[in-house]
Amino acid sequence: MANKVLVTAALTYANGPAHLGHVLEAIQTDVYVRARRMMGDEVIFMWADDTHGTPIQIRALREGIDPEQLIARVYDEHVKAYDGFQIGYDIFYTTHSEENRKHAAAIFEALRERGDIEERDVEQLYSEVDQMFLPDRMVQGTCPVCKTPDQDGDSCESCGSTYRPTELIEPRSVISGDTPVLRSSEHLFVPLARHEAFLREWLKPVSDGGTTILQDSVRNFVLSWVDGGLRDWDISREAPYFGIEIPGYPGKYFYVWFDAPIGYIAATEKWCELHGQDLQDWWKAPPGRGDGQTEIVHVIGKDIVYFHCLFWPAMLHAAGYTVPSRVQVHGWLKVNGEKMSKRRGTFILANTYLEHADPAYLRYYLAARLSSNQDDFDLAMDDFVARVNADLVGKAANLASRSIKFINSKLGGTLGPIPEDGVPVIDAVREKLLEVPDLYRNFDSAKALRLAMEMAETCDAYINEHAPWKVIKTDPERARAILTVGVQVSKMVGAVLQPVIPEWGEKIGRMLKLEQPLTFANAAEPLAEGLELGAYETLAERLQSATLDALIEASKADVAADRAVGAAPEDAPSFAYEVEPLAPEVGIEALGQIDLRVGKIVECEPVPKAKKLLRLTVDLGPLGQRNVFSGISQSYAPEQLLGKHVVMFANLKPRTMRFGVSEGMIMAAGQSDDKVTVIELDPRSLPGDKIS
RNA sequence: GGGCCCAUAGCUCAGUCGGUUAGAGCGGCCGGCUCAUAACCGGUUGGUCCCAGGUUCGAGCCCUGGUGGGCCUACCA
Repeated sequence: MANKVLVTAALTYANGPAHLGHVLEAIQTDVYVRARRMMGDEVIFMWADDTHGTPIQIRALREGIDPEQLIARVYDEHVKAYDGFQIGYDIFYTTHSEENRKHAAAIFEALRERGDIEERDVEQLYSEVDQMFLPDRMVQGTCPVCKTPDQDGDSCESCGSTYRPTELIEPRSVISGDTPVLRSSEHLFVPLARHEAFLREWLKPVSDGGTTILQDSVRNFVLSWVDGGLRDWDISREAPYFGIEIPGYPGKYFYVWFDAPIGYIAATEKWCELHGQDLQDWWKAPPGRGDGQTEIVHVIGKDIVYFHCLFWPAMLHAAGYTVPSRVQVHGWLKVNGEKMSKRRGTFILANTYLEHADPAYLRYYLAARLSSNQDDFDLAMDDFVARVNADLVGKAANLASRSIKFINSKLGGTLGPIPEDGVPVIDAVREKLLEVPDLYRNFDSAKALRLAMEMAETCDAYINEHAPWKVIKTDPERARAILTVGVQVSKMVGAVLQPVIPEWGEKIGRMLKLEQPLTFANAAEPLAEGLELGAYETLAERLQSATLDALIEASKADVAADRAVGAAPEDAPSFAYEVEPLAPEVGIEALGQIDLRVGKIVECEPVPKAKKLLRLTVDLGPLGQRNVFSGISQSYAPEQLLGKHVVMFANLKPRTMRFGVSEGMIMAAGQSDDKVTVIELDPRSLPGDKIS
């Protein structure tokens, strides 16, 4: 009987587009799901957007739209990205749904009936102007420890210290700038310590009679929290809060982390409704890996272990739902050795990748390096190229290519028998294939793919040794037999690659006229002698490093565009000021009308009786000198500008002013007249040179 | 401040219970082959196993202390 397996990737937070960090997790999860299906397990992949909470409100506020509009737009972006990467989820749902409301209420009610909900007053900052309690992220002020201004309400990015928003010096509302006051309100708490016994049981390793599979480091980590004493968990937030209102407590909402994981259940319920399945079989069955049991597997990043290994199992247990059988934790994605960060420009969006490169490359590279550890993953672009080309193209694709093309072009396209000296090759490869399911089951795709490459290598050596391109001249049937080994092995290699590159398996299936989709079990079945092969289909083409260069460039542009909208990513500083909204979009031809040149300031003097003008003489090299009046005297003393290379708007129609004729403009940035900064160029630039 | 995890060849990683001379793939270099997508084959290069102590007949592995990186947490640890 098939094992029931419910797999989830972490819900994607709906305050922005998916980036390669999300993709890493999605691919790891998808490979696992596809591999387990190839083992014959009954697997569903339940996924959703996480749509509630303060960061969503802030983002919507910044963009000037409703949270509902934001999450609807982001939902479409996420689905497009994940579909593009061929993530084979069964449903991608949302926590902003009736199902989520229902199950959040049910779990809350169950906790309440057990006496696991406590009411307690909490003092918090309240803004009279905004008429709301301000969550940590909505307050800024001066750090009480190091006195750095403009820090968030929970921690200081300058000195790294954490504190409560009430400790901030000169706190103010991010929304209105209003100074909030202290006010107390009633919050709801779950005393987690009451679930300590259950949690210890849940955390028990399989080797010790437990049922939960956790990486050792994760288990130790979680146990250290339990040993340290479990704190009460504040699960309520005051209105206005974008989330689910708590039944029986008007004006109070579930903290986003209460209802977020419930999205796994909501997604399952929706999927059950669409597919005539019973939710009970999935979320009300005993946990485990046997008949009539359900194995729930969560794939998450190491930042959210706390929620998935403490609160979540406790909530499920208390409310009578199926608890997780496995939580698989991965590390962060880094790019070229740096932590992925918009500020450093190594932030690659999923959809940007898809515009430049085939998802198969990234799927392969990530899978080829992902194992069951939770180390950070460094996406080094040169290694990416080398690995894909050496393994995927040079080994796996090459074996199928040389075998199938040879038979098709020179031997009439039909297979022969497996020759006697090919049997040990097939046996050796099959033996490796037998190890593969367990490797995938343990999230060790790196080793599975290593084996696939060894399989191809073994067979390649066999073909080289027997040189069918020579043998064919004297004994074509012998050549056919040798290459039949290559085709047979390509089938087995294809099975190992299929979870990672689904279309690889499909192409192998068409070329070898397979009647059933490839599985680990049927991959070793011998191909019939006399089988007529289909036309060769290219399995993988070489990855060019220029492709990735273009991707990096495009990502830099993404960041700039995102900044311009004022849409701060999670790791970017919040803005304590406003800028003018962007002008309407124009085509590139608009730039052609404006002629910008390098100018060198050779003279600079104040203008008597003018409030903010300086008179400049700007040298444009071969184009001669220009007289320019510029309104920057409140920000610059004349001598500060002398000799600087600046950006000159050179074909601006001369304008007669009260003090003389101005023959152009120099470019400067700034919010007000006394905070202007002139755009300075590298002094190596040549006066008169065109800027484009 | 406390805690947990990680560190082995230029890169990605194996390394079992402590057991001989620390391995593989990729890359680099030299040579060969040509059916195959600059692919493939043979040879070769390459290591202070992060550092310093300790235990031991013997340490990449065990213990202590440190360094670097990642993460969590904080007047309680």
